[in-house]
Order: sequence, then structure tokens, then C-alpha cells
Amino acid sequence: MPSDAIRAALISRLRVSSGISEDDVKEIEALPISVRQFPAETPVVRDGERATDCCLIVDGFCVRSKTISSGKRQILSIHIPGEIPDLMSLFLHVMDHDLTTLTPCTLGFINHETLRKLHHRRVTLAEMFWRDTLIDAAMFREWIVNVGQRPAPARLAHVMIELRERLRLIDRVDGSSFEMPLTQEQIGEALGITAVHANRVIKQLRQDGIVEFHRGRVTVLDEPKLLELADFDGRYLHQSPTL
DNA sequence: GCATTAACGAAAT
DNA sequence: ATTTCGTTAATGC
Repeated sequence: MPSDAIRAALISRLRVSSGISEDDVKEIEALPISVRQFPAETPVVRDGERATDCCLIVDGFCVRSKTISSGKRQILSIHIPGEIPDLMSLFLHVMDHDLTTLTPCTLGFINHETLRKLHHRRVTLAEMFWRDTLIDAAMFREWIVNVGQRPAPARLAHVMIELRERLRLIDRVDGSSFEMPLTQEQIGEALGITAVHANRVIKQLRQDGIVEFHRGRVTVLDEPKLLELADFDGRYLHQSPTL
């Protein structure tokens, strides 16, 4: 895979959400990144491990999750190409959750030391990574509200719209449909409901003519209804650079 | 392995 | 009283 393709999604994200300068684009293009392939459903970094690199998703989908002693797993966030889900490990070295692939993934590892040097060399890039982790925190706040307060159909609708709005930044939305490669079991783990109930919720959205969900792909049939159901206000994603 | 549905009961609204 | 949800179990893919 050519070097520019490895960085393309990251750069296009930073371009639209942070207004990156051309000098900083060159810095990222020059970053040493070691690329590895991962199969689906494979841990990248585990809870309790000490991380030495940050992981850029070049291609594929990942999730962050925590598993409690009973064995139940809570999915905390879904991650897409161009994101660095474990950026915080640069300062919080011991992982406090798992990072796992959902689909087969191409992952790029950036050494902590080189990333730290980059921070010192380019303050504007450091600020962009700051901003990125703050948005990450904002997304967690929204996720808590979603799982803690919304009824199950709204939870699903909200996760779907958020994922779509993030996929849009990297040009991965195809008209009214986009990828959401989770099984119903995993949707349950993300929403805090059982797989059986996840199935009922999906069925209801289908019957109400709001979305179709089939083999990891969402097709929106009724956008206004979906927005209303999800109670979605995308401000927390902070997708345009500072007003 | 994954999706779907029924049946039942408990809990929430 | 009705809706939402978990559990169990069965069925089909």
C-alpha cells in the first residue's frame, strides 16, 4: 500500500475538522508508520497492557470496549479509518480498556517517541491531537447519555447517525447507505441490551420504514423520522474548526 | 457462526 | 394497563 493511501483518511479528517496547514500535512506524510494486517475480531491492545505505539486505522472498523468480571462486554465506541483510537496511550501508557478489530483491518503503528517529538516540533499539530482527544471525550459523553437515558430504538438510531456523520468526513457514505459492520450481538453490547432485543429494535425500525439493516450495511429510508427518533444534535462532534 | 421469532414473566412507564 | 426488556429455546440460514 502506498504511503499516501495510508495517511489519506487521517489527513482528510484533519483537513475538514481542524483545517490543517500544508506544512503539517507534509509532517504527517513524513511520519514513519509501520503497517500490519489484522484479522476480524482480534485484539489490538488489551486492557492492562502497556502501549508503545499509537494505532492509526488505515482500513477497517475497530471497537473499544471493557469487559466486566461476569464476562459481559460493553462496547464504548466504534472507530473508522483515519482515526487513532488509542491516542491517549501516548500519555496514559497502561491501557484501561480493549481495542479490538471488528472487520479485517489495516493498522498503522506510530511509535510514541516519534509522536512525542512531532508534538514538540509542531505545536499546531499538537493542538490538533489535543482537539481530537477532546472530541473523543465529547463522544463518550454522548454515548453515556445515549445508553443511560434514551429508549432502545433511539439508541440505535443515534449510533447509526453518529457513525454516518463521521464516515462522511472520509467520504465513506454512499448516498443513503453506509457500512456498520456489527453483528446483532455487538449492537446489543454497544446499546446495553441483549442480542434478542437488538433484533426486535432493528425489526421495529425496519417495519416503521426508517432504516434497513442488512449484513453490516445501513440504508436510511426516512431521514426526518430517523433524526427525530435519534434526537440527534451533531454539535458534540465538533466537525467544523472553531467558531 | 448469525438472525429470527415465540413464549413467558418481570419491570418500567 | 401497556410497553419494554431479559431469558430460554427453537428454527432456519
